[in-house]
Amino acid sequence: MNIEEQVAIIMQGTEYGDEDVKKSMAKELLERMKEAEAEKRPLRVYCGYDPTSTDLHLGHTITMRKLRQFQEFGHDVVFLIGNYTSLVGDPSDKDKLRPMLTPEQVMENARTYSEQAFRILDREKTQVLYNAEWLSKIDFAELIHLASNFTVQQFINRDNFKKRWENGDPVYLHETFYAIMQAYDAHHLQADVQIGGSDQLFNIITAGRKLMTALGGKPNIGVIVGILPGTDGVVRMSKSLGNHIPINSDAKDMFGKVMSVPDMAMLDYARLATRWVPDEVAEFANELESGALHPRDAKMKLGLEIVEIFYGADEAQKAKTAFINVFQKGNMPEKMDEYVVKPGQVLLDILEESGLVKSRGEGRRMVDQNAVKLDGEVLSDAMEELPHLGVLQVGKRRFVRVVE
RNA sequence: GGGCAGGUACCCAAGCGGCCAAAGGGGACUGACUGUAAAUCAGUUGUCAGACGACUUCGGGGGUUCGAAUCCCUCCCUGCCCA
Repeated sequence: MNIEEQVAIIMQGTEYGDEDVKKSMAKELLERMKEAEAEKRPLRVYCGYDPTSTDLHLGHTITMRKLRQFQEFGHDVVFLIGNYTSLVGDPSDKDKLRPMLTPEQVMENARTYSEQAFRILDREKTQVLYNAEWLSKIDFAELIHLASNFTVQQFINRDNFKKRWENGDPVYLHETFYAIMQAYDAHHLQADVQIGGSDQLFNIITAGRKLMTALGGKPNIGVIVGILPGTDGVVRMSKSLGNHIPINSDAKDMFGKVMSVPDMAMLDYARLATRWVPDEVAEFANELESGALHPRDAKMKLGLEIVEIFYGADEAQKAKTAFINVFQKGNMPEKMDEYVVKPGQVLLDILEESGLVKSRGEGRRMVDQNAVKLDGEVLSDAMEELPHLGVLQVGKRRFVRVVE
């Protein structure tokens, strides 16, 4: 594959919010790749991840996929864990202050991060680093020097700060350190390329490039990818919003979650969360547009691909079959938790103790709403014992097999 | 340091002595319809209690009152203006 083709693959799904920036980054990337080839050195590519929670989700995998692509093209990849930056909390993707985490929380979260990441990245070719290693050593004099490269105006003009400013919400001084810290990471790593979501535009392009230049190096090239919407199809995927697809979910669950994504978000998923090359994505879009592919089947194709990335073709196929079986045909899932009834327990007790509902109040409500079924038959009295053993179901997707 | 405006359930936001478990919206959940999509319609959304009712909740603590989210004191937190 020639370098032009490589660049095309890398640039798929990128979003700079400005065509000129995109063009110039693509051009710079091309030049840098050629330069590296001439010098027979690999590029140094990195992406930082703040361990703000224990689960990585599909949204995180977009940048990982980019890292992976670079690995496949023979470049060096740093998987940077922002254990120091997350002490501040990146204000970029929120219109609110992010809670500061304690070092203990951060390390706890970081522990499983890289392991999950290797589902996508090539372990052999990945260097895992923690930015506390260098950031914790910066003293105040250095910070002053770093900060003197930026103006307050640059920061308050950022959308997220501006919005809060206008709403009368607090913007804390320490939040402005985040961009400086990230920029310093890029400098310290002598990165050729930095990958990030479009919320990272300021941190990577504005702050990073400026600081790297100011400190006498070459600026990194930003590969800015689009933001994957969550299962609600609108807002960015995030665990705290509850619209995420964890990469630790099992194959069936993952498939189901992809199916629950609204149609309008399908193309985003195709572009960002699959391994498809630009031509394949274009074909998918065409089939969808022309109606050659039923939206439901399109989404299944998407689900199949995404699950396959993490679990392989067999498991993906099984997940799809199970999905069709349970949800399309309305059958029971093959595997479910079991609950052992105790003598004298009425329906409400069982619902609560088996964890099908969160409180007895909710249990009553579910029964009132005809949401509780035993082997497909609606149960309407919460205070009766079960007429027989069987599969107890609440709503569409909560099942427990009641046994003795 | 001074003045002013605020802190209400998952989020936004009304309420400003009893009729407040607290309007409205969002979100979430359930049902109908479907492609476990979206949209739409109907309902639910503190805990316990088979319906009566009880209990906990309106930044923290203390007080006034028969009775407080609502009044008073105090502390903490935020924004704006002034210094």
